[in-house]
Amino acid sequence: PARFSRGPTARRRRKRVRPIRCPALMSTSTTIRTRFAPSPSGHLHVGGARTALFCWAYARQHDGVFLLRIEDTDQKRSSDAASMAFLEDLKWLGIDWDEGPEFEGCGGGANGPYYQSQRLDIYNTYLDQLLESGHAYRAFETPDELDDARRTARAAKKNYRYDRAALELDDATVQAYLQEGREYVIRLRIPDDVDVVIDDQVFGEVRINTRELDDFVIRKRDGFPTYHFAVVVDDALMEVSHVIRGQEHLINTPRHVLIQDAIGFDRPTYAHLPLIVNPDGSKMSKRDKDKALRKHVREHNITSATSVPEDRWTWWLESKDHQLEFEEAQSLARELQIALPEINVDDFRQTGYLPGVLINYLALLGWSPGDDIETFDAAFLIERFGLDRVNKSAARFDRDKLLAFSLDAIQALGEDEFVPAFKAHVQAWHPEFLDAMDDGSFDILARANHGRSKTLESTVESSRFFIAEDDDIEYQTSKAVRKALVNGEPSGYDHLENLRPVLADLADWSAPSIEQAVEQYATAHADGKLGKVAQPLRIAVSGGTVSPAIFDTLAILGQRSVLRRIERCLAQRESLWVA
RNA sequence: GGCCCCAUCGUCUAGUCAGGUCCAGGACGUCAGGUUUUCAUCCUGAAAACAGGGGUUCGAAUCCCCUUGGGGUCACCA
Repeated sequence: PARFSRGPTARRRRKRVRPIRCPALMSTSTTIRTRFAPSPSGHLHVGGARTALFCWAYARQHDGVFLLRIEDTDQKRSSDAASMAFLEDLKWLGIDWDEGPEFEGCGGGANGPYYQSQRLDIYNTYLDQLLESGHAYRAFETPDELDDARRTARAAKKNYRYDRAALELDDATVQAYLQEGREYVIRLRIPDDVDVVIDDQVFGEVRINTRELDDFVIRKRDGFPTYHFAVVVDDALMEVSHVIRGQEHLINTPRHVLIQDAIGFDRPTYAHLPLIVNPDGSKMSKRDKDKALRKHVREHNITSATSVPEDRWTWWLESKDHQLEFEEAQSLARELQIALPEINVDDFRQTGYLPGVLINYLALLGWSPGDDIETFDAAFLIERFGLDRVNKSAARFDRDKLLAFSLDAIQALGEDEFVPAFKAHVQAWHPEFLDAMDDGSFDILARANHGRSKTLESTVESSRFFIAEDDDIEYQTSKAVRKALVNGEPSGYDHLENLRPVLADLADWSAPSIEQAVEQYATAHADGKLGKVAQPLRIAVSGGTVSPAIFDTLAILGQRSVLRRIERCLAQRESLWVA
């Protein structure tokens, strides 16, 4: 059967060129300006981190500007838990910003202020203009009234839309209400029955009819603008050319376009990013930590905790909407000895992931370079990133794959890079290691773990026995331990008995020297089988069957501790196996 | 429920826009071997997907329609 070849040139790797659809971009060579606009609610979560990463990479690729804006128009939220910890997180990831809040050499800029709460005058100017032109109007319904209306609609299985009652109010009535001091919101008057067409760089053309929308609120009764209004005004004034954000905003975009049209702003180019979800497909959010805690508490019938005051505890259990504060959750998790799911960038930092690993993995969630390259750095991302290669479907966050990336990255590090990185992590989160160990031992510990570390933190955890008191080592009684210690003739215990004086007489306590002595012993007394003596030694000093290479392990521990632990292990020879 | 969006191995994805190079490629995970003083690493190999149904076409993972499934959103939160 004939195949229709189009010749070798036509078969060349296809070019991914998409027509530029935004008219504004065709006319001039405006600089690319992207922005990341978080609300100040603590640490950056991975979804936000990826959005920031893509915005940043896109701006850097085009020698454009990446700016940061703080969306703090919710007075309730901003007042109690306002935290700018995400600035730290961005920095740690290596994401810098040209304009925005000033922090460690980043920020500043001529388009500020970059806090929305400081831009109220600006919003009010446009609000007045809209009121004046009839594009917006005051509405006096109370939140309770609206809630009732919504409930009624819901009960009747109808979709609620604001009924525009306030639009019917004549000027005199409005003036009278204002005189009385009635509180009001401002709503945008949207056009009837028109299709709003969004030309999204990722999702393509999205069309929504204004019948599906209603006259939404653009200024709240507290005088603050709603998100929709502030975002549009700021993006326009800050000359943002590309709005790159999460998919949850795709459906908001028609509202934004309507505001732009009412004021007369140009449209930026829009690109919405697919969601990042949990392995089970549920939305990945900060609430997952709370959920994990609740689940544990319920399953184990825990009725109180010392780390959470009783009134807080009761309040927390009252409703799923009552969330523990970040610190409370952390300390409760510590108390209950459960690991909270990593959600925030800072969680991954604490777990000992390298920032480059997180960047690399996150970049692959919803985007790929198109060939089989999976391991890359930020420079590669900046070079290759493109909105046209962003996927449309939600991506599940797979910790196993992240872990594999982490292992690869750690292995790829030179020892002269790994040791200081590990040391910095230990210093930050587990300084007790540095107190308990001299520099030489710590250095051997780091090197001995280099090739087998999945994360910096996992290495710390598996290294606990190194800094334990000699007399605190607990010996496991698993099958594997029994086999290594008890079985055989001579048994592991016998070998330990014989090896103790050999090690005690060793003048040079270094790994090679220990190795020589033990190997000599193994050749003479264990048919040259190192495993016969290495395992008992390992158990004697660590309590279990897992450790770094045995000679490194012994060298790190030091002669005195090793001898002491062997003695203790032998002392328990009879008592340990009574059962 | 209305509206909007999405759909390739268990997972992340390549391939889809310009149909034939695809009995579908890579990675993680899984399984089976091997190396190793333990664990891990490392090496080799295997199983594993075009959601279903209709079209269009000489030819469909790729284009169209329907169904199904999943997600987003319906606040004076952002």
